[in-house]
Order: sequence, then C-alpha cells, then structure tokens
Amino acid sequence: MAARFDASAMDKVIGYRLRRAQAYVFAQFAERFARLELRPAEYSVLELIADNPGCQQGTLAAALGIKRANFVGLIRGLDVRGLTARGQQPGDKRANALYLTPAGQATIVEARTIQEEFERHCVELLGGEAERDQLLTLLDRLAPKEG
Amino acid sequence: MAARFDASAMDKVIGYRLRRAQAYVFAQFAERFARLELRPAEYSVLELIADNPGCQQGTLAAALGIKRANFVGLIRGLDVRGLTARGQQPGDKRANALYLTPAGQATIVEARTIQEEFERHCVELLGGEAERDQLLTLLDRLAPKEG
DNA sequence: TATTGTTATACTCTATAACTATA
DNA sequence: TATAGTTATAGAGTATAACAATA
Repeated sequence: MAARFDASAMDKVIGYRLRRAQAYVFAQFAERFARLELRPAEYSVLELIADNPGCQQGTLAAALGIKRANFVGLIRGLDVRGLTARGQQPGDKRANALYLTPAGQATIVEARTIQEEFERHCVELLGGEAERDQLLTLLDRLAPKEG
Repeated sequence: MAARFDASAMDKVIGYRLRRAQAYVFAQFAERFARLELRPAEYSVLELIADNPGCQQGTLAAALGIKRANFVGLIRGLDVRGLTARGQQPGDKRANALYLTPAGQATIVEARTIQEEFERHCVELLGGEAERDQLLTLLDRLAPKEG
C-alpha cells in the first residue's frame, strides 16, 4: 500500500464534491441527449415554455438563473432550429411571448421520456426515492431558492 | 395566489438542482476568497501540492479532473504569483515536480482557515455533520470516484 | 425614468490536436 | 513507440455596459 498521492483533503470539501458530481451528471445527460442535440439549458427552456406557453422571455430567463443578455443567443438557437417561436406579449410591445412550435412540442415529449429514464437511473444509484428527496432537501438547505 | 409562472418541473431534476446548488456555493466561495484572489481550482491545487510536495504535475491534474493542457495555464499563474515552483522529477526529465514556495505555504495556511470556516457555515446550513456526511454519501453514489 | 430585448465584449472553463523532449 | 508537458485553438458558460423601442 504505497501511498503515492493523497487527494483526501478535497474529499470533504462540499463545494468541490458538488462540482465533481454535477459535472459527472451533466456528462451523462449529454450522452443521453446527444441524439436530440439538446444541452441541459436548452432542455430546461423547452420544459418551462411547455409548462408556461406565452410566458415572458425575461421571466423565464430569471427563473433559470440565466442573464437576459445570455438568454438571447439561447432562445435564438432554439428558434432557428424551429423548436420555439417568439410572439408578442399582449399589452407590452417590448416583451416577447415564448411558445413551442409543433416540432418543439414533439421534441419536449421525447426529451421528457429520456429525462424521466435518466432520473430513474439516478434515483436507483442514490438508493431510492427517499434518498433522492433527502438529496434535494440538503441541496435546498445549502442553496435556498431565492438566495 | 395567481400562478403566474410555474417553474416546478425543474425542481425535481437532480442535475439541474446540483447545478444551481454548485453555482451558489461557488459564488459564496468566491466572496470569501476574494481577498486571497484564489479561485476554487487554484485553492484545490495549492491544497494538494501542500499534501503532496514534489508530486508530478500530471498526477495532480488527473486527481482534480483537469486536463493536462488546461492545467498548464493554471499552474503557470500560481508560479508567476510566486505561490508554487516547478522542479525536476528525479529519474524523469520530462516530468515536473510541484512545490509550494514559502509564500504559497503562507497562502494555503490562510486559505485553509477561510475554507474551514466556510465549511462550518455549510454544515450549519445543512443541519449538522450527519447531514453533511449524508450529502457526501449521496453525491458519491451519484458520481463514483473513478467513474 | 425604468424596463425589455438586444448587441458587443471579455473572461473563465473545458475539449482536441499537434508539437518537443524525453523515456 | 509511448508519455509529460506544452502550445494553439475552439466551444460553451457567464459577466457587464450600452443601445433602441416601449412603458
């Protein structure tokens, strides 16, 4: 047992462990979503537009913690691919109202199937639904929703 | 209770929640380490060199999950600031042996103090040491060390 | 005046290919 | 030949400042 390299100091650092775990989970996500060519942020945008058709662009960006300026390129990419459409918000000509196109609706249906399977896989790794809930509870304590 | 925007779909997505929590914790880290001008990766490098003086550059990079090519600029930055030094590995003229300079040792001592205080803060948020251990256990199940 | 979407820009992090000097 | 460090480069993600149209 020749102790060649001791990396144990970082093993107890919560931020470091969060970073590594998040990177790993995102890499798995990327593999599963490669066929749909959807990145995590793109999936989240489609999902929230599906749940909030006609929602305001800035509201959606803020909900995801994405700066307005950075959201522009993201939504434009989805628009160009024909997955989303930007309409006018009734009563405010400045604001964009976001919608899924039929292609976008078909995509989110597929994406949800993949995501649900991935989520089941993660829950299995964690040891069950109780453990998943425990994880989410702890993450919430660490980083409260509006903090 | 006018339900204006429903972002609940993402609340149960483990990857998304990990991402948000990690970003939040890193932001807190940045605030606390602003005075030392150390980013998370830089702190982790100093810590592991302190624990493994003379260690090989590639070994350290691999332990942190950083690609060799990207590690070059990182270690050079610490070198230029006089915190680390690159010597020769005995028996292999290709490899670099990494050390902390006296300034680097002083910095890691300060950094550890800040980090330990931050960790105590996180443990308090989580609800105790048992909850911290539970979180790390769950993260490990999700993303095994060598996976 | 303030807000919405936008542009421009810069900085960090990450990924790949290719070079060099050693092994 | 294979490996360690390096260079160059490109792609994402994120941050700020400023602008036009609208409120």
